[in-house]
Amino acid sequence: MASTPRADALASQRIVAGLRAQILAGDLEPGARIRQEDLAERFGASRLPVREALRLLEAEGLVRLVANTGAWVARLSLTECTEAYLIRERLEPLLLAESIPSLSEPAVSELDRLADAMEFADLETFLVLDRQFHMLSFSGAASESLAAQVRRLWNTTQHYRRAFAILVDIQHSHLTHHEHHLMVDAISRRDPQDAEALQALHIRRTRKALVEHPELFDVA
Amino acid sequence: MASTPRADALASQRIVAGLRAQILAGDLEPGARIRQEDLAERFGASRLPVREALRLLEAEGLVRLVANTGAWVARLSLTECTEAYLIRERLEPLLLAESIPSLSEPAVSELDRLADAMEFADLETFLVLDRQFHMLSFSGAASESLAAQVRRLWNTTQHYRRAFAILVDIQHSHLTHHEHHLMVDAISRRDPQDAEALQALHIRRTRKALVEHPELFDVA
DNA sequence: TACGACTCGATTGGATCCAATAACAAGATG
DNA sequence: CATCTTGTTATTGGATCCAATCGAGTCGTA
Repeated sequence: MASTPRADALASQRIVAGLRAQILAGDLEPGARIRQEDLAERFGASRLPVREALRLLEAEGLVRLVANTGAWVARLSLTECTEAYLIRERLEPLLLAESIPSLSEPAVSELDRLADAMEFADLETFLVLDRQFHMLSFSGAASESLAAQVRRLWNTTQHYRRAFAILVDIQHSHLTHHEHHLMVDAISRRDPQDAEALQALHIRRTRKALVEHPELFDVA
Repeated sequence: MASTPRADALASQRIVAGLRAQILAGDLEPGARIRQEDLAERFGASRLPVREALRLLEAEGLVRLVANTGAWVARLSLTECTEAYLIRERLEPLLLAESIPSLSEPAVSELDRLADAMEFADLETFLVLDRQFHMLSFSGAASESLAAQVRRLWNTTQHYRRAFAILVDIQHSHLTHHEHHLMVDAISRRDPQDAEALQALHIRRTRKALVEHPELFDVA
């Protein structure tokens, strides 16, 4: 069997995945310098696939490249982050509405469980569960490119979402959990309209809160 | 002056721009094979920047890559094209609304002129003017990543928009021109709500018409 | 002392060469 | 005669080497 052309057979794909994971995990903060040779050594490859990987991650918005100079983990301004949230506010309701009719009952139960679990999780666990919750809620949608675009937006804003979560002690801010529970209800009732409205509200409220903390975007 | 790190100083960027232009112009149709060596020779470079360029264009959605096998101009299914239009239906109204307050009066006049000119243009000219019209209507917006995303969506669907325009003889279908004139009116009145509604209508109507012609997506 | 030019080092960009993979075709065998 | 196998060839993926560019540090001068 097999012979499915494994994507990670290509060195550049392995490096893209690895570096992306490091950035999302917070090991590499925005502004951190990335040297091609370091990456090459770390992944046991030459600099050639590293260069391709960096170009790809730049297209994803996770890396900033300057010709003949170098690469850095991408930094977002408050304006750019707000822009990402405005886009999410339009796209995620669409994706959720498409997903709802196809979500299995077990999936809905799992959403309910995740919404509960998030209330008593520590910060890093909360961030993981929150992402799981929303991605699972989208998982019924067949629109692959829309889903990919939404994932990209989550990725590019990941660092600032973490910083914001720490700042406002988000696990203990009840509003977020209220919204999650209401979304589970709308989804379990298979009501795309309510779900869309809640999803938009969820993102919009966070965006407005974010604007109240411009210090998150100060360069260190 | 200068010293602005010219993007096209990099060979890969030159190749990306050149190949993209060829695909958008229709010189290369979806499904056409792309050989690295041909491109390298055509652009007077080695295969190395060609490979990077192909990876980038794959990220843009214009090229389809298969590991160890080759590259083809990306082909869209009716479903994928519909998906692109659904995304545009959400994003372009947002972009237009942001743009409107910043559009200069001369720009609005130019929009009016373009809407007129389109009515008496041949097909290829229509396609060019139509793109100019909409991009100009977005030009007041500062959201660069949103604008880039919209441009990507236009690019990936370009071939099918041309094929559709030929099929329905779009220069002579009055509905399109009516919508354009109504949009110019809403913009000149600086009415973001009406403009958003019209922009969404414009895209939605085209999407529904597209579904009536699945033969556009048959593999030759 | 402060500013500017210059040199040196480090890092990236590009070209050539080699290895690996996959498609294609011819031949053998049931 | 069809089908599977095998060998050949063309094309892509990767590594090493060389050139170009940018940044930092130093020296000189106003």
